[in-house]
Amino acid sequence: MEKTYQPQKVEEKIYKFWEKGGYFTPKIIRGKKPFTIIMPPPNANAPLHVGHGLVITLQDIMIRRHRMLGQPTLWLPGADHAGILTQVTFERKLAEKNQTRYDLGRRKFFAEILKFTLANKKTLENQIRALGASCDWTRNSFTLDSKFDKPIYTVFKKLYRQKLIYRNERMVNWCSRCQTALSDLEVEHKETETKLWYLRYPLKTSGKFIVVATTRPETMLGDTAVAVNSQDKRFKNLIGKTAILPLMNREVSIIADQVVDPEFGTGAVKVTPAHDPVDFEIGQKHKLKAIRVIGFDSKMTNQAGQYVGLDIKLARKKVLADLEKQGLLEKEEKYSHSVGHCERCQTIIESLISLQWFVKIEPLAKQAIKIVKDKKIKIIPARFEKIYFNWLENIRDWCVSRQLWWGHQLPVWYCGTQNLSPLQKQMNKIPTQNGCGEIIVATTPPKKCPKCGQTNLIRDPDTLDTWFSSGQWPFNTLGWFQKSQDFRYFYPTSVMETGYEILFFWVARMIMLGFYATGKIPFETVYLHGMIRDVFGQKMSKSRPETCIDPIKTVKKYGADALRMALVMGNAPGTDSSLSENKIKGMRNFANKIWNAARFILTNPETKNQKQKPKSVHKDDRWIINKLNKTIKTVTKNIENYRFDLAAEEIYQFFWHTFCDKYIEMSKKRRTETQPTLLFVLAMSLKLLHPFMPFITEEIYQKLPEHGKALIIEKWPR
RNA sequence: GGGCUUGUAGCUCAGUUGGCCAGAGCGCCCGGUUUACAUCCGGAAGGUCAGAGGUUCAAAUCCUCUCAAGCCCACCA
Repeated sequence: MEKTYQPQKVEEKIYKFWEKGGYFTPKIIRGKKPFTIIMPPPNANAPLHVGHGLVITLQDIMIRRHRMLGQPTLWLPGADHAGILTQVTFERKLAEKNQTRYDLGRRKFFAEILKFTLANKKTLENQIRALGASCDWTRNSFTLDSKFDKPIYTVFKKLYRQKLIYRNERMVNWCSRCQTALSDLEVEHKETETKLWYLRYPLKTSGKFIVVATTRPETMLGDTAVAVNSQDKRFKNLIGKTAILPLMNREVSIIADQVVDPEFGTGAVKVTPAHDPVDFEIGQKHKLKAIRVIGFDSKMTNQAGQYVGLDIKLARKKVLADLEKQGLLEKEEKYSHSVGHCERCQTIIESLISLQWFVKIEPLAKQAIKIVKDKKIKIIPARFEKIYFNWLENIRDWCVSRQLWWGHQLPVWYCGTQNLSPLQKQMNKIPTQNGCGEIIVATTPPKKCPKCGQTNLIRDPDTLDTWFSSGQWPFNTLGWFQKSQDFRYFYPTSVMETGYEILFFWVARMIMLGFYATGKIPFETVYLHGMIRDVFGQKMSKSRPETCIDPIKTVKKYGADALRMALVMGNAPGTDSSLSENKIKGMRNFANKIWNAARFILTNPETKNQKQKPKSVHKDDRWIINKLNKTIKTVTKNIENYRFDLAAEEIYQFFWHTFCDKYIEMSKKRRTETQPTLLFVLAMSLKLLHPFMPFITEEIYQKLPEHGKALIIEKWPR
């Protein structure tokens, strides 16, 4: 044995040994309860970051331990096409060449992203291997595998038939950069310093004004009312009167509505039903016209009169200047409020009216609440249950259509183009075509219109929100639709281990869609981990390479075992933790410690060929065995309680400071006599350590004088 | 506006239902070429447990308030 442990010489060899041995593929044994984790598929648009390292580590700990308990254990790997994120990533690459998706056209654009994604996916898979993940590659899946199309469309169709999916013209979040609608979750609200402008709207009958306060003066061009609170005495006799909208010279009526807060601004609010969610609802209630003055390109439309073609910022400047000229700008105040930004590209979100597909979410949400309330699914740490309930209780319908090209196209066909929105026609260059107007939702392309027989049907060009399909990941990867043996045996899965930041995006949707589609919960336990931060407690970012830890470089330098141990130590469930190179070094030293303890025990010439059972009569021997047993208990308990951090710490302490520092030192005086105990404690320690540090433990295990086929399938100590 | 989390040694964190002089790793300082390991060993220093008040025989741990840091949700014109 070498003087120091060299993971570079060991890890690849050991991984091949496991993979060749078929240890990652479970044998289905009827009557035996399996343990299953579906790996959250990493996004196939970039290499792994250190957060993935944590995912792999935590899941592999659970998986390896359950395998050692003798359960049929499945860990199913995969990769995610990651809809909007990948499209944005790829569009940035195109932008470097001064190209847009429209230059390539839909078909070519899709093909190019697919090429890019599949290449990345290959890299990802090798990186997952490098981290030691004992996942079953024979079941490896990709979200865009064609075998998933039909199941996903089947769920869509079922929802549509039960009126849980509908198409409507509503206010949506619009990203003018991505050129798509977004769900509420995809909008990031950021506190922004801006101004509150007070605008005077002249009254029709008197020479007076009604003053409204706004952060979006340019939208005034689309105002169709002024609203006040019905209880507000100041405006009592103005309700029902008419004001003249400046610049546009349009008559707008003064209406009363409870949503208006008399305390805010002047107590009077301009109403722009086409460009503000609250105003949209006021507009619906009061049957106001919605005049669209801002287009999908975030430029003023021809409804904006002389301001047509200006972008929002410029229009704002000009509107304010023009109002000022007419003495209609009363004042401006500094004001700070939160403004929505696109989660993926940080563009400011516009609220626009658009024809989109929505999931009627309330019935699904209620079921999802019940499941957790009834303890059918347990969320760890428990405090996230509250957060989960709160979100589901206040949920609004989910916009699932995207005007993207990368993803699952909607399984919807139209007879005639009259069903397409002008936007859809324009974006996809679809020529006008007549038809009877039938809407067909089908899992495979229909040959003809069932109503009028027309054969030339037009498919809805939109794609599904990526989370609509990934919400179906647990049951689709197991072959629910094909009624496969895997599905019958491994579903519901055991644990869903993922980051708390996707509790709403993903976990809640998996629970809703999983139960809706299969009638069963998708998993029994949700374990949420926190974010890995750098030494300064900042989010790691490639823009700060000094503190940003690349998992793969780290594996090459210090070994996967060291990285895994550094990631799991001090990482409490649901809590952010920090990682530094120093910590990894410390764990590399620990690996070396294990190596050298083994070297001491296994290469002693005095004890060669000696075969003895441990007698444990000497007090030192009894002492270490006693300590070992305590450690086994604590480590087991902590793993069962999902406190992998404490389990790791326990075994670290035991091995280094109890076994090495104390017992091995004591044993030197009675070297021959202690050999059986040394071997025994070493072997047991390797088993306890294996889920955390699989490579070095397997390597040493193979050097033990007596050993089974592989440590990976050894029995967990009791 | 609603909610959540965190605040313990220079740094990263343990401290599970309140109970042994408050712990570990890293760092720092002192001493060690003990043939498993200098990626090591032995030893030392270092804390008003954010602050204030309360409950208790007993509080880092429970309650109230304050301060600080961070996060999430929300139709804050």
